[in-house]
Formats: sequence, structure tokens, C-alpha cells
Amino acid sequence: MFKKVLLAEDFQDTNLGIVDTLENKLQIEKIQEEFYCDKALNRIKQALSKDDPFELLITDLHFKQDHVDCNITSGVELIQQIRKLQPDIKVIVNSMEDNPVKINSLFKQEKIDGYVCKGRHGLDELVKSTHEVYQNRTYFSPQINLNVANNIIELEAFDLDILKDLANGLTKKEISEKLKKQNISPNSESTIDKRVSRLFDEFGAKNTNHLVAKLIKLGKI
Amino acid sequence: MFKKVLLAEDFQDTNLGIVDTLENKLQIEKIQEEFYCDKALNRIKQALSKDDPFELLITDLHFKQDHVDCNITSGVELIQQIRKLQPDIKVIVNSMEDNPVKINSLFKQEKIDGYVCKGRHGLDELVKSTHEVYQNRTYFSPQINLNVANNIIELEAFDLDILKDLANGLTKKEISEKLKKQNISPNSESTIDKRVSRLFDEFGAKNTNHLVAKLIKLGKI
DNA sequence: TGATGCCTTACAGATTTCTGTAAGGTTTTG
DNA sequence: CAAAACCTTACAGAAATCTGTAAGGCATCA
Repeated sequence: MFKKVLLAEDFQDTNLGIVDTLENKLQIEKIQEEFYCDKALNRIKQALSKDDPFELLITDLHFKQDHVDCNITSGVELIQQIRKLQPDIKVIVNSMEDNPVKINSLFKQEKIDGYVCKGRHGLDELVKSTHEVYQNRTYFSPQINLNVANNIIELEAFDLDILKDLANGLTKKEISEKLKKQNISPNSESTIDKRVSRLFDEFGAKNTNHLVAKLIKLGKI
Repeated sequence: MFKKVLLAEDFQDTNLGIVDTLENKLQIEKIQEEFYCDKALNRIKQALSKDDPFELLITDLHFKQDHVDCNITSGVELIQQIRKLQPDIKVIVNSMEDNPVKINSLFKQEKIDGYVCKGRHGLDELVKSTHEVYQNRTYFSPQINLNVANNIIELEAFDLDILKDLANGLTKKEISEKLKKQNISPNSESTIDKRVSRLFDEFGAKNTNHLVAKLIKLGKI
């Protein structure tokens, strides 16, 4: 089993519950808990400099902001920063996020090793996940599977970028100009019109407000 | 100190962390943990029928739904049901909700005794809160105060309705007509224009898409 | 190869959004 | 009480959105 584990989780009650379980159910000797992403990254640096690196990172995705200034504000950023320093570290994400699209991208983009969905069996799953990841396998919470079955319409990256820009208040003309500057094609205002209109049909939206609202609520933007 | 406490919290990790703290820091003898609201209510009933009631309820607000059918799906409903059976029970809410308006209504409407905001010091606060409530005082997390100070812009019902309609794809003309049908005043398209434009300033939005997107992300719509 | 379908783009026109101005009404305040 | 501030409403004009038509490019397929 892993001997040295870093836990990044900002909720004190959750943090304690996890540490307790890792100690008692998995007999992990050295568990370092951190409540801020920046501090977690520092721990990684320190351990590397002492040639005694962490073997596993367990992290939440969302961290509350408070009076302490932080460079890193999310679990995804934390993973990215840590991977720059220590590419081989195993990573398990423990979060309440249950959108399969987002979780999928964690595996694909961030190359995480395990995903545990917080819930009534979150700790049991965390134990399982840790075992699996230790055996060089990946793990994700079984309930996620069910959600994937609900065929979710996938947005391609191009459309997604347009929608994000719209949600950020850009006009279609501005988006067109932005794409031209970035040498991305297609980029005409007309094409953007067509693309968005097609999304109206796909998602049953009456206009841009409606579409943006729906997609944010679906967690796609 | 309280001798018999009921904990309703659906996340296993959080649940364990809280039980651990109540046992070790507060020496509470009998802690009953439940992961579903319905089961929590049953515990209350059973305890009452045996003439050995719980003295304190600690509950979350949001409970994940899963394959188990439940009548009660939220902490607020749970509190209301329990209060019907046992009006004098003390109640502490432990949740990540940090909207002071909503928390305020918990004290006013549900007559709760304490509110603890989950976070980096959630458990310390829960200990404090339990002490205070035991002394027949109320308690709420200090950071809530701060949030109130950061004048959070509150939307009045009228503006909120307009925004919801916009997010649902209605045009301003349609909203105006809808208001006229319902005999709600003001209802002119012009006033709707003005109201929304003012919200642009208040929330720093460039246009309607931007505003709707921001407010959904803030959980206001 | 030619037909077909799909995508990009331009353009046009109707509608909607957004921003002003102005008039009239109500409330607040000194 | 009167001035000031605010709200509602109408209207107007510029900009943006939405929908359709049309032309050209590219890939597929029989």
C-alpha cells in the first residue's frame, strides 16, 4: 500500500473523515492534509527536494476562497501544477461533481487515476479506489456509469468556445473578430449564426439567452 | 453537555468526521448517524415512543438522491417534520450554503438554534455551536457576518422574475405582455429595459447573455 | 464523373436589444 | 411645501440577433 499520501480538501469535517479512514482502513503511515491548494503544492515541492516524494494525491475539485490569498484556486489547477513537478504521482479526485462529461475530461485531460464521487459510500469507494490505483489500475465511482447511459449531447470544442464567449458577454461580431485574430477557421459571423441556430434546435432553445441558461445549468459551460 | 444527538448527513466522509469530533471533543455518549432524511425522522419517532428523545439534531440541507425512494429530500423538510413531533428539539444546521439571506430565513422560519458553514474550520465551529446551543444561545458561523458586510446585491422578486423569464427564452415584449395579463405593474417593455440595464451596472454585465450567465453561476436564478 | 449533401460565407430583412431623451407621476427629504 | 430623487412610460435610433436565400468549396458515393 501507499506509504506517503497528500490530501487536499478544504472542508474540515470531510478532511478528518478521510484521514481517519486512510489511517484505520488502509494503514497509510504518512498522511499530510492540506486545506489550501498552494500549501499542497508546497508540500509536493518540499518532499521532492528532500528526495522523499508523495506517492498519491487525493484532492477535491472545488476550494472555497477566504481571506487567504491563493494562486491556485481549483483542484484541476493543482493537479496541473503538481504534474509539472512530479509527472508520475498518482492522483485520485474526490468531489461531489457527478457530471460524467466533466469527469471524463479529468481522465483524458489531466490523466487522473481515480475518481470518487462524494456521497453515502464515498469513503468505501475511496478505499477501493486507493487499492485499485495502487495496483496501477484506474477507478471511478460506479454511479457515474449510470449517468453516462443518459445519452448526453456532446458539444464540440468549437461550439463550446462560442458559447463560453457568448456567456461572457461577447457579441457574435466580436467572437468572429477574435477567431480571425487567432487564425481559427471558420470564423465568419454568418457561420457563428448558423452554428448557434443549430444548437437552438439540438437543445430546444428559443434564443441565445435560453441556450446559455440551459447549458450552464447542465454544467456544460 | 448533550447526551443524545442525531446526525443527518449523507456524505460518508463528512459524516465520519463529525461523529469523530462529537465523540472525542464533546464526549457525547449517544450519537446516531443517518444518511437519509426519512431514516432520521424514524429515529426521532422511535426515540419519542421509548420516552428517550434526542436532545439535538445536526443536519445538512442538501441530500443527494439515489436509488432509495425518499419522502423527505431536504434538511428543511426534515426540520419541519421533526418539529411537528418534537417542537423543543435543538437544531444545528451544518451546510455549505453561505447565502446570508437563506441562512437568515432558517433562523426566522425554521427557528433553528445554530448554523455552521462547512469549510476549513467547520468542525471547530460545530463544537463551539454545540456548546452555545447547549447553553440555550444561538450560534452562526462568523464568516456569514462578513458576507453580509460584502454587500451582496439582493435581487427583488420583480427583477428575479424578469431574469428567470429571460433565461427561459422569453423576449422583453413577451414578458411585458405576460405581466399585463397577470395585472402586475409595472409592465411596460420600457421599464423592463431599464430594470435589466440597471442590473448590467450592478453586476458588471455587458449584455443579457452575460447577466443571465453570471446569475445562474451565482445560483440566484 | 456527376449528383448529393454538408459546410462556409455573404447578404438582406424582420425582429429584438440596448441606450438615450423626455414627460409625467410618486416618494423622499430638507 | 417645494426641491430633489426616483420610477414608469413612450419614443427613437443604433446595434445586435435571428432567419432565410444564394453561391461556392469540399467530401462522399453510386
